[in-house]
Amino acid sequence: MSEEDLVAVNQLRSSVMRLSRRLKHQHVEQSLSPTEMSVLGTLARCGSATPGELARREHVQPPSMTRIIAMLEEKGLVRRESHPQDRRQVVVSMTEQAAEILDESRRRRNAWLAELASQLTDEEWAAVREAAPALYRLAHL
Amino acid sequence: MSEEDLVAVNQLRSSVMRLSRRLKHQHVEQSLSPTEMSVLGTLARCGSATPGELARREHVQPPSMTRIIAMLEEKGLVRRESHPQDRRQVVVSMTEQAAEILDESRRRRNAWLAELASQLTDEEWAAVREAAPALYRLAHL
DNA sequence: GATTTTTAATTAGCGAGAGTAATGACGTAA
DNA sequence: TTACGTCATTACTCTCGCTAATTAAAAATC
Repeated sequence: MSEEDLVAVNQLRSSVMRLSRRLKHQHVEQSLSPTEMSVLGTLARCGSATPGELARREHVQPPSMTRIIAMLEEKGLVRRESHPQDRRQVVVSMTEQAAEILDESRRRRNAWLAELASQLTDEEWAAVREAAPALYRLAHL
Repeated sequence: MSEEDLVAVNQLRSSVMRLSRRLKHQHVEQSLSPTEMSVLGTLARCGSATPGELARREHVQPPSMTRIIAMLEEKGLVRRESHPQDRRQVVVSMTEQAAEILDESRRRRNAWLAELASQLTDEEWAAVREAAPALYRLAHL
């Protein structure tokens, strides 16, 4: 890693932290906490999951996840079912209503970011657009 | 904005949100809450600020900010002084100790991100490095 | 097969950190 | 001087995370 690589890393970290803070304030669903939204996002990605899996992915303890799931179920946003092979486990999946909320949230945040990006020069935006797939992969490593 | 622009925006948003979550788990100072760290970061950027300004920037209510500042002062990380022209106000600035904590946090997160980025191909990393200044500007618009 | 250990989810209780309502001090305008 | 707005703070409440403990089920061991 060269010196200019390190500069780029620093700029990237700073940009990521700052942009995410600003994106977070583009509110959509006021009745859902950030963690609830995040859980729905995780469920959207992997279809269904057990409370333990969700707790690990969201970096919370299992009892906290139990409560979050209960709240989401109460709001009609997730379903809980027994695991087909293991009666200790529960399988959580999200409802169509939750999918709609996620779509709307995504749409709004994308619109905000697109508006922000329109203030870049053509060259700047071209570089960002060129790097987007690599950034996507970086985030999913 | 073309269709492929919108795809890039979506990838960028997703990457930013995901990377920031992961960066947040590279803990440094366990005795400081995320908001406390963020307040120190804000003070680092603008030198000093009133509680009201800090509350607005951090998107919390003034009483919450009063408490956060009190805790930071107790930990020796900020100083509170009367405003020179307005006796209603307080001016908050950070100590040298806080600056050291911020530096260490930044260093650790940069190291983590650099390690992650080393898993990209040369082409991918080149694109990200090329886009870093534009991303930085985007984040500060 | 019986027993022990491990795994998974849940309940109960606690505390940190956010919000709201109210208050007091200060500054400015009338 | 009075009225109003600004600023920070105090007091109280609530949300949402954690830990400790419990129960049920599955897996491992004897």
